[in-house]
Amino acid sequence: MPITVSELKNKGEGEEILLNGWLQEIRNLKKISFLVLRDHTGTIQITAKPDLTENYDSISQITRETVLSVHGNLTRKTQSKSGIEILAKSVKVLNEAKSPLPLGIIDPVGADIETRLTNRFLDLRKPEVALIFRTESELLWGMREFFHDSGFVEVHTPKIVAAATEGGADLFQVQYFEKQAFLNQSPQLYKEILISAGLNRVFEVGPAFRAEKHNTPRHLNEFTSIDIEMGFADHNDAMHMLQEGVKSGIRHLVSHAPVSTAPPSAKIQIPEGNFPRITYRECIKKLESKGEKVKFGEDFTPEQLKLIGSEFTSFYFITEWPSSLRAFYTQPKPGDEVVSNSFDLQYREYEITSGAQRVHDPLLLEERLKSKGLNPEDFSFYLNAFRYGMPPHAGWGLGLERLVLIILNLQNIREATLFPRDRTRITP
RNA sequence: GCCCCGGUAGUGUAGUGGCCUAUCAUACGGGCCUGUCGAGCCCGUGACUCGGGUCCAAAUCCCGGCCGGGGCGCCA
Repeated sequence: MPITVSELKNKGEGEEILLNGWLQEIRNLKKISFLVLRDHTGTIQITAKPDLTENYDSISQITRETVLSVHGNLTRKTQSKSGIEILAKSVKVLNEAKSPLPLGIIDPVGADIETRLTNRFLDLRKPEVALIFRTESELLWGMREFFHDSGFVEVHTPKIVAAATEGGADLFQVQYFEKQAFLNQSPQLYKEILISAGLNRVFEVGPAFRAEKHNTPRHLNEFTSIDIEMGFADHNDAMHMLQEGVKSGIRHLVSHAPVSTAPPSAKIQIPEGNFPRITYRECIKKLESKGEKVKFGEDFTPEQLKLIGSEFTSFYFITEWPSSLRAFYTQPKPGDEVVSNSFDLQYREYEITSGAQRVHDPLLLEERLKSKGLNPEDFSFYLNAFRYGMPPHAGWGLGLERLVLIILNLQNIREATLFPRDRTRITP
């Protein structure tokens, strides 16, 4: 039975070992060869000698990244730096790799992000790259567990839809037989319908599509959105769930550190206590004191968000955004309706999450649609759910790749996406 | 949608009109070497994104295409 590299530590001196993996590097001397074999758990040195290894002469011809099956004996009586190696009895080629490689796995030269993405299958063989996605998996697992334990139902809503979720343009059009359809930019409307349906608490992890022609290190045209919606709840309840959900995800990630010699997760701080909150108006005052000019009703520029973010060491909320800046379904703040019961979760200049208490009164909702220049008739499938008993509710949507980006301190969101869809890329 | 920048061996780079028969590293091929582990040493192969233009002369300047990176706007 083949074992993994990480399982070698449990094996004794001289034990027979069968290992499968990729040939990461090979050093040939005249009468001895050293092969470094890599699998998904790590690397190990294989030593081949003429009097020990079958077909010794053919070994020097094996190309890097060829898939091998190695049979031999473990030894710790070695000068190898790792203190452990396999003395090979046979080295079998399962599938040869072409040479030269379009992208080096361990070469001491860099590669452009473009080269890396075009050859993503090779790029992902680098343990530090694979680690990004192992990290994402653990983070998401922790969040899922938290929402499940908090009574949320995981749901899956349609991605091919008839109406623009938030009324804006910038949707991808889809020819749906005889009809015109779109790729959904957010599960927002469907989450709310499910609140009317009485599921009470729902969450969804799924793709969201934006046909915006941005070209930045923090935008994708297809990203993974974690969304929740809660019945009989307001924006404060939603913020609490967000804060605890993020903390649970990071806690799970740190305690289930993906296998690696030096996981960056070891350095990740689990946020403590409540995330600080600052209102939109307080942000304006803060910016004015730093010499910035901001008009009420304008969004902050990336430069301004950097200034605000520099005041916080970790996650923080910006609350009470102007109603004019938020989507039509956002509940205005009672008694101060120019602002809303809304919030963004921020980390430095990055917006991670956008959320709010939602409008639940169908008359107000129609009015808000109209005031945003939208036609309520286009939203009748949605408005109907509000006319027969819709609870007050709140929720949010979180960009998973952005959360991974800030947790691992990556420079480009494409790094946190296996196969990114950006302004120009639709392959691989 | 507006704006800026870039494209040189498999990979990453140097090179701003003649000194380019194009630099260096890495990778790749060959040679020496029973213990390498960023192996070392020697030899070798390998590139100016495409099309047009200017000029005695273009990797280098101009125009266009294609491809890419980034800023703004918008957003997760």
